[in-house]
Amino acid sequence: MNDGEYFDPRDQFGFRLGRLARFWRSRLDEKMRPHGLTQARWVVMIHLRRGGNGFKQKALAKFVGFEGPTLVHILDNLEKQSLIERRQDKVDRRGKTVHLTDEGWRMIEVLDEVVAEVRSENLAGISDADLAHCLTVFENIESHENDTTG
Amino acid sequence: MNDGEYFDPRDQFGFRLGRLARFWRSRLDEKMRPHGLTQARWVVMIHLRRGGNGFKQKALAKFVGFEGPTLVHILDNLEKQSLIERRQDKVDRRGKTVHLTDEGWRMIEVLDEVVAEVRSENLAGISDADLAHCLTVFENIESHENDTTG
DNA sequence: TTCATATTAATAGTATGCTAATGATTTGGG
DNA sequence: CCCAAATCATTAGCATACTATTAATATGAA
Repeated sequence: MNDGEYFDPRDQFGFRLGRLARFWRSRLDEKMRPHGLTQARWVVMIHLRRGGNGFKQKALAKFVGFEGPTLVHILDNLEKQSLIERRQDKVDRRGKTVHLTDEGWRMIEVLDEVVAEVRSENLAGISDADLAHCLTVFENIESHENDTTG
Repeated sequence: MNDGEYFDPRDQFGFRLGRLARFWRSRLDEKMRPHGLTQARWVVMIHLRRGGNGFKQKALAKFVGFEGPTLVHILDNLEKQSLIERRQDKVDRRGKTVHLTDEGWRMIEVLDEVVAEVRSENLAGISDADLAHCLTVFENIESHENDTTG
């Protein structure tokens, strides 16, 4: 494969990004399966915890980076598992707010350990500086969103 | 949001990786939609071109980084579009080999331009060195695959 | 006030991506 | 040869993830 061929990092980046994301998710899903959870559901729960309970769905979707209909699915599943609940917004009857249940809070603590384990495995031997560098690059790429001036 | 809070890059990495991958795909899918294609299908075609036609499905799946059943879906779609064809392997009757059609070859050249455009937009202002650094980190993470010794 | 416009969550429909199981075939040990 | 085990592609079934559309409600200009 590597017989003198030259690989342009610009050519490789998109594919390698996608492949690593699949790898990461599959590792996380594998460890979360015994708890009946997945990466996507956990990410939503984590953002509820971080951002304070009672997000409106729209705001939560934006915070997590999902489109509305994707979040609807995830919330449906989390609600079936009694980990979150939707409440009618008091002010705007179109809106619903999302809340972790007691069971949800307990689950999230269990998952903290699972996630920490996966992280330490996946990131073994990689420095904080390297990761911070990556995050800076990620941020730069995302900042090009809808920038049609160039 | 950023009121003195400290963000550990190790905590952020997984989520940010996934979010960027979704962003990248959505940009690519958007530009490919007029041609009736998607990132996943294009990735398969690109690997057929790069690796030489006539891959067995199993080998192609491994090369691209998909599981078998995922590749089956993608190939079904590409075959419906007459961009690839499956042929019975002459040696092993269990296996099938995958080939780009003439139409496939033409399409891939069109897509080259689309992809180049998306890449240059997404990666504007980011140096080769930064990207290469990211790719090295990606490689290190993937190399931890199934490493249960630590 | 009223009606066009916008916004919110949900639904419909499709594609990607996975694990588990299946059917056909090959391989390898006895 | 024969049969158990492995391998290849597929199917079944599910969970993400998207765009386009819809129903209910809110908003804002005339």
